[in-house]
Amino acid sequence: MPFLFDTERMSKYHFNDIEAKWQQYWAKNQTFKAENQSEKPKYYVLDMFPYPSGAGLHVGHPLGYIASDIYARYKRHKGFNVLHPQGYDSFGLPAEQYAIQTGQHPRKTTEENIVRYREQLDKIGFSFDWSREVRTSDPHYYKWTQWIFIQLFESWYDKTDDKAKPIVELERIFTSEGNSNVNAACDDDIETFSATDWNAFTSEEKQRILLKYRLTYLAETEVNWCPQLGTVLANDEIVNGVSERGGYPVIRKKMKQWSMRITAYAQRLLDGLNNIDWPQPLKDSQTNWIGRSKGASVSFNVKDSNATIEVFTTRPDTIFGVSFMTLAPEHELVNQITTKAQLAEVQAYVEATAKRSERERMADVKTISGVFTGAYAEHPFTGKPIPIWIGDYVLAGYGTGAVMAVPCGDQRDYDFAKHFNIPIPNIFEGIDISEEPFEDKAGTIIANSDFLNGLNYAEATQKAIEKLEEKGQGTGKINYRLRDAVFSRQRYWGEPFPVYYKNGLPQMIALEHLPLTLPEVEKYLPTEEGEPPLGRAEVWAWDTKNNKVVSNELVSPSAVEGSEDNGVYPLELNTMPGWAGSSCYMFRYMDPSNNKEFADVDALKYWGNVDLYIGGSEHATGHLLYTRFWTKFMHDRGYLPVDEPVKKLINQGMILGESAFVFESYHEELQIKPLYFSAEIFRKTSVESIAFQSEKKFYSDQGLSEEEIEAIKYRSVHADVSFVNLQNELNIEAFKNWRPEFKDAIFILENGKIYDINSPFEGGQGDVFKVSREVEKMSKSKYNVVNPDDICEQYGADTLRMYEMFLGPLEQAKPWSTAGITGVHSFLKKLWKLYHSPLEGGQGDVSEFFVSEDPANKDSLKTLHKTIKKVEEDIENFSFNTSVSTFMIAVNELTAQKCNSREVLEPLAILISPYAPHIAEELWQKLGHSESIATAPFPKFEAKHLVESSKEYPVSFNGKMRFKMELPLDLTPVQLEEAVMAYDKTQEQLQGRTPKKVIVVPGKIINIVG
RNA sequence: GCAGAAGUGGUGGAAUUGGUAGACACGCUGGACUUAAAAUCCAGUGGGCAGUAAUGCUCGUGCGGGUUCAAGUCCCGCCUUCUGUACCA
Repeated sequence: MPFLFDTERMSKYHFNDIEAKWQQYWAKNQTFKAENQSEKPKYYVLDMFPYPSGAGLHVGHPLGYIASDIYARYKRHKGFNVLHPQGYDSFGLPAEQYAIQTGQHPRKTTEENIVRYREQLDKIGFSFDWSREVRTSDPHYYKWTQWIFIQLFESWYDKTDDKAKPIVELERIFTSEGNSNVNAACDDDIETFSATDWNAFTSEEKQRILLKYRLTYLAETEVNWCPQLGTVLANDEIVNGVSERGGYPVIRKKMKQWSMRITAYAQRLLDGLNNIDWPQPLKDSQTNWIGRSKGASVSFNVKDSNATIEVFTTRPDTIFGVSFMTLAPEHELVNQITTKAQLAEVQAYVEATAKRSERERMADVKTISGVFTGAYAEHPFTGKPIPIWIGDYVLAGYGTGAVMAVPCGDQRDYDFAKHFNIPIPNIFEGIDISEEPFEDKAGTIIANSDFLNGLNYAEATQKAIEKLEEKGQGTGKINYRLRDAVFSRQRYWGEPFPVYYKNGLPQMIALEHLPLTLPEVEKYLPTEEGEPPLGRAEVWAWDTKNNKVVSNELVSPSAVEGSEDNGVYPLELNTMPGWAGSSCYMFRYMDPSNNKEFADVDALKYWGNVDLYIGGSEHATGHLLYTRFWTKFMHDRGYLPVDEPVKKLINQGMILGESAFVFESYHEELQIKPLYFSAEIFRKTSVESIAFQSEKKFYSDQGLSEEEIEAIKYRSVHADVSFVNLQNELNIEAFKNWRPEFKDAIFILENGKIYDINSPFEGGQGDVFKVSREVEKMSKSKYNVVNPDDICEQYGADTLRMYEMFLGPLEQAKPWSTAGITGVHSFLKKLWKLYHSPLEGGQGDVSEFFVSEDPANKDSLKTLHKTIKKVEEDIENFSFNTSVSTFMIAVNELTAQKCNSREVLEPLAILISPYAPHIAEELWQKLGHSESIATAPFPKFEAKHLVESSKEYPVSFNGKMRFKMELPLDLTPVQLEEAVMAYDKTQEQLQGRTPKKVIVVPGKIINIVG
């Protein structure tokens, strides 16, 4: 009966059909394509673009995308020209590691993963402008990453004007006046030269000097080397002394590396934080990362030597408390100053420290170690000899790698002094330092300190710096913890540097010959000689005559043999790090297909900065710092009109998964480790039925009565640890097939016994597996990943979108649970029903679409306008969870009012469209519109519909609400008081007493104090 | 150690400037419809005490104080959890 079938299709909420229909419509009509010119005001909403991993999306990924999509759609309704692009951060380690294992080209896996990501994203109904998609691994894109690198190479930082400038200007200055007046951010080993000197230098000498000034430079630097990954890591890629990816140990090693002179921007990166609307915790972590500290630089002369030791201290006021100095074991002066007598001991210590990994060194902060060098420094004021030690509590990477130790005022110096019996002079008046140092800056007066006696911290600090400057042995200084960022990675799957080497000096490839595309290699591993994977490429040399990549065999042998130069030079073998491609991508979206320049000036001007950026807080000190750095640089050089990339930033909280594990023990040592299972394994039969059944048995065996067990039930079902009889739920054979690595496993049972998986299960008292559940990050290895596709399939994208918002505040971390999803889904069904006439007699189903043209009644208009007001406020405050409840209330009320008026239902569809766009489009079409709902104007709130003539006043006695009383709103406080006092319930409460005081807050509350 | 955020029913979470604590939803209990299940709909649901009942009283926002007519919200002192960071001189 086709007729009935049609009616059925028309009336029921077939979300799968509706969603597919509108997703196709949006794609076909390019509904969300943003134009670079418009009469409308602009608004730029951006998500942090994903790395397309092989695992696909889990329900945690879309959380931020949903929020930003709601905001983008809202802004379109509000009349803005919205830029809401999406792309892929598609260079990265996982694809490369997969390539190493399988030989599959990372490009191939990356592309496959992108296809999968796109499918998953499309199913959720995002309003992305896909015509602007970027991929960092696409040569058309990384051409511009290479170009930015070249701009950095061609720039230096003028500290006087506080901005980056072209390096040719610096050359001009050198030619005319040398470098003595140049105030630049540069390497610290530059000698002064005059214009005459400069002009006499060879071209190579000039290039070597310029390299020390460039914003990206090549230098021998101590780096974090991860042998297992075969690459260096940046500080923010190391967590707890091991690599962030993989958790491998990291050691320190000297290597020739490209670095970015981000330290030149330290102060501006700090200052800029005041002008952007970012979460305070995130600003705080950037502030800490930059780590500005104010103090002094002091130089100590080494006795019987012409060497001087530079130190940085935040406490120049304690200079008379110095009783020794400590150098980092890696300090360059160690070899020079160590006496013969101490040489063996010092060398042994230096070697031992070098062998220790970063992790080991961090792990035992408590152990105090060090060696005396035999050398002494001279105190700048007293001239007294100060023994020079080396110790690994001093870090080579911070300050100058040397400290003046003031044991009375610093815990570490104090501990060191105590340990090695070094004297601890006291320079604080009235402070006992026999047990512990005095680290408080304020709160005491300096003593035993010559000209500093009697001064407090601030005065002494100032005075000490003055005197040091007089003597020429020190100066006030601001030090930053921020280090220059190492920019080379020994990997294959990253941007190649547009660099070739002529006589060992780096040369840039001109823009018109870019992109320099990744060469093909057979294997993605480092070479046997320890070169990066690009060292395996056979065609990887630059022909400067024809400007193209040619075979390595053609490389000019001139450098080694002095034969004729044929103009072919080796190319750089390192690739750029992960953050290279993501540091300026937000601007490339503005004009993504431009092949002539990074982006059109007018487009850059029109879109300005990102108005709203949503992403995880884990990028606080990585991506978000680097992108600010590059933006400021690009701004300095005139390539960008703005000097901050992002105005407002929101960190979405992580969605966590619930993992479940039983306890497995090792055969040999009976050590316990958790073995993760899919939480679903334990859910198939409900926790209630199985878990509690076995638990019930457990308790009844303990002699508890039925009633007592019932009382426990609630607690135990929701407790973190519940007992699940695996035998009832899990087929052991099936399990062994699923996880063959556990075919001989031994498990710990709840009663402490052990169970060998290959022996028969007895099922005696307490013989149940102990299962623990924990809420943690979703991860494949913990079997707690929930896939959004399944949710879309079962409930639809609109439900997924609303439910993710309904879970709680956006910024908060929250566990994923499907428990509440039916509530949101049935809300959408109720919404659907509101636009359909009820079926005669039937309770659930609806018949045809039906809206009335009659004016809406007062109550319905009130509901509508209340909803408009609240939803608008909520979206503006990014409080998406509360607006979902507002919608629920509205639909519940309108259903109760039997409202079917277009006057209400049409604006309601627009209100809900940012959250549930598919159902909104469908209803909008049924309402008779031929255009998409996407740009329908947002309903206007009219206060007149909310005007009330009376209010149900809560009446409190001594602050406790006792009853409510309906009273007109236009009464004066005196009239209100009279009315309340005349009410018999009031008298009943007072029981004849006279109230001391009556507080009347019109429109709010009445409180009677008695 | 330092910095930041947060502690509210069985659960997720609401609560403008201090002004009805627990919105909305899940779960649970009971009921309607059904051969049955699912779906749907209706009612109830913070704890305790009293009452046949409507209802009333009382305790309740991590703990202890304070300010106020009135405190989840403000102030002081603790405790716990989470996140970030860590020999930074």
